[in-house]
Amino acid sequence: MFQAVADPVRRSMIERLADHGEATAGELSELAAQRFGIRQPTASKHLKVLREAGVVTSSVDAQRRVYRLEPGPLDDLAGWAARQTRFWTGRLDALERHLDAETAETAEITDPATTDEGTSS
Amino acid sequence: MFQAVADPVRRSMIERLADHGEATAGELSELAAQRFGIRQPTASKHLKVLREAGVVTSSVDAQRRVYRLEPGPLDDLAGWAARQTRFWTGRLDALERHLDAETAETAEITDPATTDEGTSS
DNA sequence: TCCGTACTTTGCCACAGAGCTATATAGCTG
DNA sequence: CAGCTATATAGCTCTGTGGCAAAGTACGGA
Repeated sequence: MFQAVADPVRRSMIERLADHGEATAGELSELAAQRFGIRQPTASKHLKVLREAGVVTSSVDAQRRVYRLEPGPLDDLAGWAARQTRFWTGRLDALERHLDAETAETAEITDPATTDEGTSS
Repeated sequence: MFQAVADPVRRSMIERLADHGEATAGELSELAAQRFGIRQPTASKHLKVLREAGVVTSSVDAQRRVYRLEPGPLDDLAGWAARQTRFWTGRLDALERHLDAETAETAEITDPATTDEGTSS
């Protein structure tokens, strides 16, 4: 998943699918061609990566492959990223309030080693 | 940013910083050693990547480098990922409501704009 | 002043993966 | 059936990056 999203070509494809709901392999390939100058087989390979990561699903329509975004993995990604900062900003927020109410004069290093002060509302 | 988060070692470091608020290079290095069996210079390289991506900042405390998470980039990542699915689920949600009631009485975000996909190819 | 500690930097190797061309597969269409 | 369209796969090259050991830098303490 993280790997799937690491490439700008694939992100561009994801964004396109997010905007248009769905697109054929050809449309996505042409988009990639315009924006990144890559050839069709390369685009196809990127689609394979997205498929195997579960970010997109494809259905067959005659010779066409219609791709569609799968929200699960992207929501997981969003959740993970948000979680990393929520802990932190929660702490900082609590700390800031604490500093504001008590004293606005402490070092920038808050000594997390000995005491756990996370439960302060 | 996306690159910074693409590596499991680096994600592990981020998670550690998210939990503990901050950590020295040595602590992060040892964590990576335990979990991934990598050596200290390799861990240092990963920290460099995180630093240059703006995901972490470091301050000097004698010989120690204290690392701390920078919420901005991670929030951006979370925002991007969430945005990709919000379009989509919004559309799907609207469609579901439409199928459910068909009267289209809910005039909130239930505006599918113009018929976007009639003239495909 | 010299040593040990804590990291970073450097130089190297190996492998993953992104790009290409050429080819295969599948399904319409004439 | 031939041939065109749409997409995937195969096979190859080349760059990027993760890994290591060894050397460099910076600082505190005996």
